[in-house]
Amino acid sequence: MTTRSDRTKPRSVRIADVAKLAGCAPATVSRRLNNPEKVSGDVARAIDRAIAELHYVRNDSARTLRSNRSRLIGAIIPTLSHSIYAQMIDGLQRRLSESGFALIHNTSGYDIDVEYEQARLLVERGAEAIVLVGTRHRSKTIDLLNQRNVKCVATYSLDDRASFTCIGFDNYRAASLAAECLISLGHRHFAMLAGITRNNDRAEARVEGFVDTLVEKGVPRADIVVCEAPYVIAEGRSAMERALDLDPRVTAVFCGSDILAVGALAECRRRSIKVPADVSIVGFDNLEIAAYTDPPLTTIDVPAIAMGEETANYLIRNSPDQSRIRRVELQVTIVHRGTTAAPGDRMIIESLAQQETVSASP
Amino acid sequence: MTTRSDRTKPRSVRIADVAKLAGCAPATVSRRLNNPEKVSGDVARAIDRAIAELHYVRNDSARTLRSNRSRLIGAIIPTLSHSIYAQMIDGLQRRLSESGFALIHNTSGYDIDVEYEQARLLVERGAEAIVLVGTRHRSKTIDLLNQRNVKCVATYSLDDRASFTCIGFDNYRAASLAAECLISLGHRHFAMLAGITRNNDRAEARVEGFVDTLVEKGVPRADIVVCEAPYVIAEGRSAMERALDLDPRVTAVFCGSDILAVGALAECRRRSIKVPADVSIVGFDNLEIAAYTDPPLTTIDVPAIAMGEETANYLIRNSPDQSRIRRVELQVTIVHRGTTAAPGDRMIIESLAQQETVSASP
DNA sequence: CTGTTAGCGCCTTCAT
DNA sequence: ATGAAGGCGCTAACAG
Repeated sequence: MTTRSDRTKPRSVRIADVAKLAGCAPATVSRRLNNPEKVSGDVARAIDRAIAELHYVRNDSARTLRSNRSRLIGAIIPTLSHSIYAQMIDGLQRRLSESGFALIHNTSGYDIDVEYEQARLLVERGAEAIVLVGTRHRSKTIDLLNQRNVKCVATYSLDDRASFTCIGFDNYRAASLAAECLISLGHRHFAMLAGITRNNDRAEARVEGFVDTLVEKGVPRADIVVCEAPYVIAEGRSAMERALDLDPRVTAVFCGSDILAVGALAECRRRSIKVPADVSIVGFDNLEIAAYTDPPLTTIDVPAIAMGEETANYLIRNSPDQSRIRRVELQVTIVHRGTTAAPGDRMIIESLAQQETVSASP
Repeated sequence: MTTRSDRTKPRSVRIADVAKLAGCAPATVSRRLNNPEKVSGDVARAIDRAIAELHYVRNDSARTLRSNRSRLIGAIIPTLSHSIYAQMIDGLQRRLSESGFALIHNTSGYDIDVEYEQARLLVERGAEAIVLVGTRHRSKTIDLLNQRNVKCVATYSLDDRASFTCIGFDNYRAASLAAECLISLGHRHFAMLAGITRNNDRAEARVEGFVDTLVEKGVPRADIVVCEAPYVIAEGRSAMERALDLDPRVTAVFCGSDILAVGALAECRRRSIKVPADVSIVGFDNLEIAAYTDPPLTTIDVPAIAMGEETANYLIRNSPDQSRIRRVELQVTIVHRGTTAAPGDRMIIESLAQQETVSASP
């Protein structure tokens, strides 16, 4: 009951097969596929029937080769294991596929040299555009893209001087929000648990935004301790340990990610430090878990899914057209929950004691 | 300084251009690219230099069209916003790209009709294999893949009778582990917060494994309440509410996902139910957060990244060869942490009181 | 080891 | 509105 063709390579059904069965020319089938309304009723119906009968599936390589349009978008992100990036990719992919675009993605592990290689591969695959994270990239990566006429979109950041489109938010300003919140609560001694800033403009901007804002408000630079840590809960906890050991007066902690904040909370629990009575904590990202920590985490909300969707919109609209550089700023907001409060009396007293000790020693 | 070609479509550099500059035939360049060792030193060097000089980037559509090998793998998962799937995709993509394969993925939102459409698209794109989640699929999806000679791998589940390769774990057995743990601790009244079981064999198998095991151990079916909820923390919390209202005697709760367990913990906190003194909770997935809830969550560890890597290994090895069906079982283990203990005295008393009430009423 | 030739399946003029 | 013809860039098969 099965013919030899089951065992050998089953010659795929081509547009010509459909045309033959439908009694028309291949070109007409192609038209039906690409400009449905350009084929009149009778022929159109015959073609549709033939397609269904033969289970015709179009060969995208041939289409891409001939038309020079791949409908393929590439994305290179640091890692997918980070919910915030997964969300962006999720939004991007969903919106893209609604318009017939496919998404192909790679992870760079925060390494911009790896990123360059991935970009090469994606260009080779025919990606019409590449979505990147952040604005810090090897210049040869950008050159490659420009030279090949591949559009490039940077997300999660904004850079006025960038030679590519940015769809993101103001990390500096977002960190300012956290600083303002904490200082207006009356805190005087701060720590920041930052992500690794090397080659990471988002992490860096957040540190700058936090520190600059505090300093502007009159906080001595010496009263701000900054510890860097990879975005891993365990690392957040140990960064919190370091910060507290470095300056026990700290009553306000800003974390570059909710992941780090969860670690910070764990460390507070271990040391029986009460949050927010003894120490206030502000996170970043507004992950799902942020509303369910104990107490619930005050954090900066980042519209990750919307960012993916906006990026898709831009790519779809702008698709084969002129590729002028644009800048889309998404808004971040601070979500006040349970980890922030005015510094407690106990800590104020301890803090004063510490200050006296410190100023007495040199 | 710029020629007209900057404004118009920049004719891409082809293999022929490289060949001309290197002083050899196009086929030789192709060989150098695909079987580097098949080209002798002098020519090879000339080719490499020409490639670098011209910034040649190979056109993958043409390659795929001609060679009938796309080196493209498709994956269709329920959602990326779920860390467990994101991890699998992450592992899959990393391992695949090490071998020159690209991954293209879509999300189905747990809808197997959407899944079929995605599969069509991926086949059209030339995917050599499709990675699916679970074993419950439209038969036309599988037919499409078989007929087109596209390999198909189901992950997260195992099915002996499946007509495709399974690389996953035994969900039924995993749930048994949880049941055994809880019953051996002395619990008598159980709840399960399950994922939505409709069209989801994993969620279903977990319910069956949990309930069957308890019943085998002599627990009356009436002492097991099962509530379904989407994998969202807030839903986990409200499912916990329902479960507790349905049967206040419950002292042991098994959750089909750590996400639901976090919700359950939140609800316990709200009701001042002590975990694990009053109620024990077992999760599923062993997400990063599981080790940092308060108390840390006892849970079933699922090797999501390893599953992605194993899938990639299978696809790479088996690539153009025979596509015989295989079955790779990964091991799950229970990770004992702080949310499980023997039922506390207080609850035992309450529970007995309840039981008397119940048995007295009918 | 290298060159020559042909054609993968499709889309896109151009002609009707 | 439809048909005919050519070629996108590459690699496989065959010579040499």
